[in-house]
Amino acid sequence: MRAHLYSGECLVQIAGECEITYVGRAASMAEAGDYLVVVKCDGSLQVHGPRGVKPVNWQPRTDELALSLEDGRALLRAERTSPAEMVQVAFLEPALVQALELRHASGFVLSGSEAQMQAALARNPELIEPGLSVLERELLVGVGGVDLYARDAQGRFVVVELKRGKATHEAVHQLERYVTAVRAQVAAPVRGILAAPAVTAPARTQLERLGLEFREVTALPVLEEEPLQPGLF
Amino acid sequence: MRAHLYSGECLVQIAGECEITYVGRAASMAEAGDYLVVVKCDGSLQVHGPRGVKPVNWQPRTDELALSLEDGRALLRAERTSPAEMVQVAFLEPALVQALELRHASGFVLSGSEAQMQAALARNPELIEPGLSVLERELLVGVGGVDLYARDAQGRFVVVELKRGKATHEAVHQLERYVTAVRAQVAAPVRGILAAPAVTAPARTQLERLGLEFREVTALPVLEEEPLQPGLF
DNA sequence: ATTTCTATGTCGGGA
DNA sequence: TCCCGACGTAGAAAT
Repeated sequence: MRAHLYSGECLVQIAGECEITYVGRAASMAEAGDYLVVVKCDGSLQVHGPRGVKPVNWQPRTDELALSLEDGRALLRAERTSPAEMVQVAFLEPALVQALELRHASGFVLSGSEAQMQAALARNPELIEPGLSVLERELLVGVGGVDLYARDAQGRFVVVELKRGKATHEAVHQLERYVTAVRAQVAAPVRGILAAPAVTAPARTQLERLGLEFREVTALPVLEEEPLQPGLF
Repeated sequence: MRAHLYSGECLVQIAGECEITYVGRAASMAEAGDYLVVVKCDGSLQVHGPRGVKPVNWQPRTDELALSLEDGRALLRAERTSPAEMVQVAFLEPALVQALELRHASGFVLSGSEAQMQAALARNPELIEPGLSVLERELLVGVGGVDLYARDAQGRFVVVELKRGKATHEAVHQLERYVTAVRAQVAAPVRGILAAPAVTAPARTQLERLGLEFREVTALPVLEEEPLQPGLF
């Protein structure tokens, strides 16, 4: 088991009764209970309780992983520096210990991400508005980047902020920041457009108050074959 | 196995070669590879690859969980409505199938949360600034709530935004929103203080630009007994 | 059900 | 390394 833990080739699982302690960015203590502990070959550790996707305790990256015996109980300790954090699992009554080899983990494709949406709209800006032509993607302005920087049919500059899900007031704030930054640099009218499949009511109100615009763009979370024409997802 | 899946009393694991499809807020496809699939008794599902804490695919809540046979391959399908999402796992070569009973998952205590920090600072506001007295916690102002609403030694109103970790420009924005909202309601000077253990450089710049303040407050994520002296974590 | 906020968020990319 | 922003964020609390 120890060999498997350190080999870097296996996923190791231990299930059973344990106590878990965490100290780091916060601190936590789980009293004795049944948990499933998973240590992956990259050293990441997660301790799962009976409910939910989120582990009870975890360690995304370990700089040091140590398995020891103390008072006849197995102690698993996963530490990392930066931030300094430690998760320790004390096994009171391990019910199951096993190692799995997850050999080939192959191609994973996600479609419908904001990056893809951005690429698609950069190629088809008329989906946002007829006559729009894109000047820049990810234009750096102060802190953060403008998703799309464009010019409309009347030659006015347009800042487009993109959201793949329902846009909230945070998105409006982001758009406003960028529009302000751009206006400070160019002495010409600058429009701001929030492009998303939907927008929350407060966000819409705020948009109107700020003189910004909303355009509904429908993200297409569809798994398509590789298109003949390169591009388009 | 099917019985365990539907019994609602076990955590079911299946490891082996599979293909995973997800369609919902986005869409994804994982080619055949080795994965560990975990279905908890609350219906949550997660598919783990060889690396990282985060699953490759997941479903936090399932309204419908179906196990079927198709072309001689087992198909596990987890669906939920609102948002409409579906994860489907096709098992090509299951290497391991097992059910675990995670009986008692007992007391879990986390310390160092923002809520605790807020409670501690509400009891000891002088940790933020001498002469400060707290008027309200979680004061509702428009949308969202002011962490601490206080009055300083000179009688000025103070809006305090709290962060348990390093404060970013988002925290500054939040503070700014609240200060603006409060200023719109009271016709008196209103100060804004961002209280956190640290602040990023851009956030500090932005604070100064907006005439807001930063106070270092050190969170102590230590598991302690209930202190005799009330207050101070 | 919708909106907002916290989180030990995690993760990846860029300066 | 720090900083920033996206994420199918998840999950909880309040409306």
